[in-house]
Amino acid sequence: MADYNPQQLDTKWQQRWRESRAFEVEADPSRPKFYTLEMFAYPSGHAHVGHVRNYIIGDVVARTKRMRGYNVLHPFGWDAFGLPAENAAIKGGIHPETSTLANIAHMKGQLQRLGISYAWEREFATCLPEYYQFNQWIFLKMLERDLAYRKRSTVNWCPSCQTVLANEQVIDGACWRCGSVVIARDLEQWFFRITAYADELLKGLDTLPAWPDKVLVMQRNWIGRSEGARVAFDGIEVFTTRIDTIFGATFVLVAPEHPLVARLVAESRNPEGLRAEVARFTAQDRLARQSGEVEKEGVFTGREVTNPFTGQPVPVWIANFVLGEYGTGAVMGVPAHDQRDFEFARKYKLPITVVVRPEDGPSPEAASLTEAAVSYGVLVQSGPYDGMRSDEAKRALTSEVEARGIGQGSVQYRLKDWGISRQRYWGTPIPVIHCEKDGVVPVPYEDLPVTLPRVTQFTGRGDSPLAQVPEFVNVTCPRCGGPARRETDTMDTFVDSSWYFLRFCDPRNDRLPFDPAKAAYWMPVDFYSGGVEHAILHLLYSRFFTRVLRDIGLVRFDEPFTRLLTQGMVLKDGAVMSKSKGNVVDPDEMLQRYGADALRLYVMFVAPPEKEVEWSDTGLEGSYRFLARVWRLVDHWAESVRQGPKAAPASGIGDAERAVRRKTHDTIRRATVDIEERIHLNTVVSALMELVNELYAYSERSPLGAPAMRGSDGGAAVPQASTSPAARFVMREAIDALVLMLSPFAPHTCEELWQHLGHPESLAAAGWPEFDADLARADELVIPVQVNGKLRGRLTVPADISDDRLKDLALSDEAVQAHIAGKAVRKVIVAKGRLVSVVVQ
RNA sequence: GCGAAAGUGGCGGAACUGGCAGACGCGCCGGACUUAGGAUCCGGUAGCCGAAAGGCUAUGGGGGUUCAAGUCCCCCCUUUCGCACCA
Repeated sequence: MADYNPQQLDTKWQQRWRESRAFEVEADPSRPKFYTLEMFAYPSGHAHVGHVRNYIIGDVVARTKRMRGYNVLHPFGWDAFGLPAENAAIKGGIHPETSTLANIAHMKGQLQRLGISYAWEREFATCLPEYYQFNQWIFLKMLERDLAYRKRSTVNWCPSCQTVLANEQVIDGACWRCGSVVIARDLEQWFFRITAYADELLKGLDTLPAWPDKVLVMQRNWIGRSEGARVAFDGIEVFTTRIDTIFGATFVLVAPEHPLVARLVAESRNPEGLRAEVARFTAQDRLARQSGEVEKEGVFTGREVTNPFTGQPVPVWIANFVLGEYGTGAVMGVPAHDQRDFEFARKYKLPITVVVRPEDGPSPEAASLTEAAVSYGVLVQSGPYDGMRSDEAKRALTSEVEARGIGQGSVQYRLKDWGISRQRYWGTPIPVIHCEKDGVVPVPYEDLPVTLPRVTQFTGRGDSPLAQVPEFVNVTCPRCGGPARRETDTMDTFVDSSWYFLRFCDPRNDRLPFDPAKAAYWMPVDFYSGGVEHAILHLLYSRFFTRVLRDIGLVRFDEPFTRLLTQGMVLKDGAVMSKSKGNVVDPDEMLQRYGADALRLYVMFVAPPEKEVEWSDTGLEGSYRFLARVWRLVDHWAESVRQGPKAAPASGIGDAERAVRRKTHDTIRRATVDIEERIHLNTVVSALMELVNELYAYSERSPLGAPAMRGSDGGAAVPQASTSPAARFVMREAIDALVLMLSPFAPHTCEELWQHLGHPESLAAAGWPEFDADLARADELVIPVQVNGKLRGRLTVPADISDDRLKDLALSDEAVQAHIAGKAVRKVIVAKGRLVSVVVQ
């Protein structure tokens, strides 16, 4: 066979796979399915090795599962709407669709050159109406169920460019393009009621044992459930998780955005001054998001309300640190037991009352506190509740509040409803029409899709770009037939990615997002991999959409992704690769130098998939060398192996041959567990390397000799006939297994070698090698012997030795004797098949 | 501040349920083959002492449990990531 020429193999096998539609699949209920998915890509233009790592991880899993007999769905597509394409259009004048489709074509080529085994016939891009019409369909369904609704909300607005800015376009409070100070502006916007599922989304996390803890924790925190109570202080309802401290509430704080603020200001003695303060707080709040710390400030309204437990009047303040959108937008101020309230009270000289003392100590003196006492304890100065423990008091006080009709137990979530309106062009048009007479009218289903018009001028100025297209905006009302305006906002691109994994089950359906029967077969996704940056939003939204689609009746499960892997980034020169830093490693350049398989193998070998790694050129070269080494080994033995017996011969299998079989089967065991259960792909590769090393050693001692050194002379002629049937058999078994197990990592090389070994069928059809526990078992073991915890000797013994015999051998061992001579043996511990531990004196 | 994860040779990393720490690879050193080789094959490579046999010390630091700890428990340090006034 010729020298190893990977580039040629890449082309050859990629073409064969395409021609034979090797990775295309259909739902087949008679076969077990496996759905493996990598997060689809934003078509930025070029994939670098950091992106590509994830696709290779998924491909190793997909190819392995195929060999294990599963019907494997492994699709790919494009998350094709989004801001960068629109910004490029504003800067360079290229239409987003043109640049996006060109980028997709290029990146698809890159993935194909890597030999990723995608079912390309299922590919789609979210920016085309065939896909986004179902964003609109789902939106309308959600509208019917009151899961989509409209409310006024604040956006970033650049007064100079006259446009809405995304958060990423606001840099230090200023417009990314012109540098003007960004202001807040209220617009009517669309929201998805994800909070309706808050509790279910939280509980569902407990059903995901194969998700990384880190992600589960992040989602839990993001949903942020807290139990407490709502209590009315006269007309102002507050939310608290510490109702046990209510006797210490000496003031009430409301957020600047609180609906009562307007009235409080108007009725105050100094409406003008107050209004100015409130305006200042509101503006501050926006900047605070960027700059971090803002001093706690407040302003007294002149109003007082009654603490429902002490009966004392307490002042009402407007405070800049109270959040309008959380709880009731108002809180009770308990300075003795809340750090923020404490600082506030000290600053404005408000009274501090201690109402909880530590269980094992006296009540602290209010005047001597240097910080709030936030721990639970026993109630004091709390009327009938004195002496009660905090946790009991919470229950008792909540009951009383409910009995008196002034409040109730309440659960609050940090999670907010999902604002999906974007004042942007490059996204899915929101399918509603505004009629003066009928109000908000949904676009009828039969009128879908609402197609994105082809805007040609991108100035980046004005409102939503769609508002400047009269043919798009001016429509007749579907209800009354009168003149109406089309909604000109588009949807957040996270909508696109919240259900795309379902679309892959049935990507060409033009009636429904997907056929429920097909989704029932393929879903849920068995193995999902992608970057941690999606740990919260994308994964939470997808879990939300899955539940919505379940309630609509399209799917019957709750959780879309059974197992999740968050892959680590690839760094170059210690930094994340990015175009602007100029440190990207282009996979195509590596392909030209070493071929697809060396790159694939290296990326899998360098570290476990979750870990961040530093790119190394020499490491890649090492992987290339390994593949060439396998190539030479297989070629060296191919003829002998092809002519060798298919079953173990009755005689001629000596110690050396048994050792080869043992190594072969032990490698099969390790590789199978590491790929399928642990997903430690790096150790699979090292196990295969060990096997190759052992086969080289065996080879060297065999009549055939070590694989020839290939140089200018092409190596020596090899006397194939001189190898024994036993040698041929064990090498056949070993080399077959090696090529099969290496193939998910290095498919092009292995397909070629497999063929060279005389197998007519493809690798996928060949199946994964079978593990035989008897053959993997060693007949001799090396048992270390410790004396007082230190290694003192090694015993080579038969594997089936008894504990007693092992103990005797250990004690009589020369090296061990030297350390126990003259000392009393107190204890001997034999760990079955592992070690002997002797304790003396 | 709160929460999570991680600290192992010159480097990337192994070590499954506590049981020979450093597999495998990179790098480096040596040998073979060579006109030559940065190709290939073979060998060596944690540190310290020692000619060697061997011994001692080592998994961020300090304690502990155990015959035995990288692994389990407690305290501390460092790094990375996430949330950051959520009442």
